[in-house]
Amino acid sequence: MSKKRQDLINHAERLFYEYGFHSVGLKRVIDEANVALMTMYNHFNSKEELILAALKCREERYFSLLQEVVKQNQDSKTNALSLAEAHVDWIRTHKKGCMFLRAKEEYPSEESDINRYVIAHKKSLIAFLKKVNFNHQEAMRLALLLEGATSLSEVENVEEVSKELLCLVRHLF
Amino acid sequence: MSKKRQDLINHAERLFYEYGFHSVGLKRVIDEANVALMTMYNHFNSKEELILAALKCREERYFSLLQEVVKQNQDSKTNALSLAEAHVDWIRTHKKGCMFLRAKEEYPSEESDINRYVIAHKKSLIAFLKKVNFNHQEAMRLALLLEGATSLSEVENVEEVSKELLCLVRHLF
DNA sequence: GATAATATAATGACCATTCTATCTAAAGGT
DNA sequence: ACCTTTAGATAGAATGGTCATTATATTATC
Repeated sequence: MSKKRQDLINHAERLFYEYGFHSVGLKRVIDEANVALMTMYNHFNSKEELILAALKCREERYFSLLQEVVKQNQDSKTNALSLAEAHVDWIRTHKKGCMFLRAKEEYPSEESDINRYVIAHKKSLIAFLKKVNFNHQEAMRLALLLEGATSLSEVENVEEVSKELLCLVRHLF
Repeated sequence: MSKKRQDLINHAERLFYEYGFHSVGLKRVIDEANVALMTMYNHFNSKEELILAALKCREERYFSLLQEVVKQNQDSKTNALSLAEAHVDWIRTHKKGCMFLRAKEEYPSEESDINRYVIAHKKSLIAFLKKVNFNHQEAMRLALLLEGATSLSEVENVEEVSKELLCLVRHLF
């Protein structure tokens, strides 16, 4: 993969998450990535495609984080706790909510590729949880707790929120 | 209060929630509210002030909803369940996340009045819960569950999410 | 006659996207 | 080593649109 392309994706992911998708212009992205405008349009056909690439990149990183901590042949409680701890590690450095939901909110049209991608991403998360021993209700329950921790960390102390999340998972699984 | 002013606030709240703050221009708001541009600037000094007024209006409606269902001298479990049910009623018609967090995400500068208002709003929610018998940990816990239900309802069936929320509250309080 | 609301247009800034033309650098063949 | 081809990257400007905000001047309404 081209270095310029990866630079664009990395800076796009950072800037869009920090300031929002409509607030950040392409000029800002290419300036911080040290890439010419035409180079960007050489790699991506539009701003929306760049956003999609940034989301894809983020999705891989997040799912890798979760994948690493789940072990086969482990009871539900242990896996749930490991996943919650991994998620806590994630939100410690990502206190501005879920980038995927934010993308869906800024591109609410059901025709939008971005909107569709976000829905697929969340379905993937549920599917991943089901592949790791959880039944449907447990998967939804854990997803609800993780999303709640993500949102609450936007306004409350993230360490306190994390402790509460882990406490909840211990009680419930 | 002026009818035109209230029309502006109502349509602003609806449009900003549906499509996002930066995506919706003032032209769209005043057209749908049937108000002239200068009338809008007569009532509000800027777009950000209109947004603040819309958030204030929404906050009052949401807190009224919660206020109505909590009764004094009731045990924690009953109050927690009533609040969760009230919140479920809310998200049934508001499946695009928390408008306050979305505002904070689109106006991330800590100098922004909008950002400050959202933080104050969430502090108010916690404070409200504490005034209704909940200790600090219970308030944080309930807030986490409510935020989780709000987020998850953006991508999963809201009735299913609601059932799970109520189930969780029954287990935990 | 005062107050509120209107329509219209101007301002200046920013936006995504496209076009043009130049430049660099590596690759391949002789 | 030298030349040529090719692809990728560059700068800069143009297009056409939208945006928030301000100014001006006119119309209702009470």
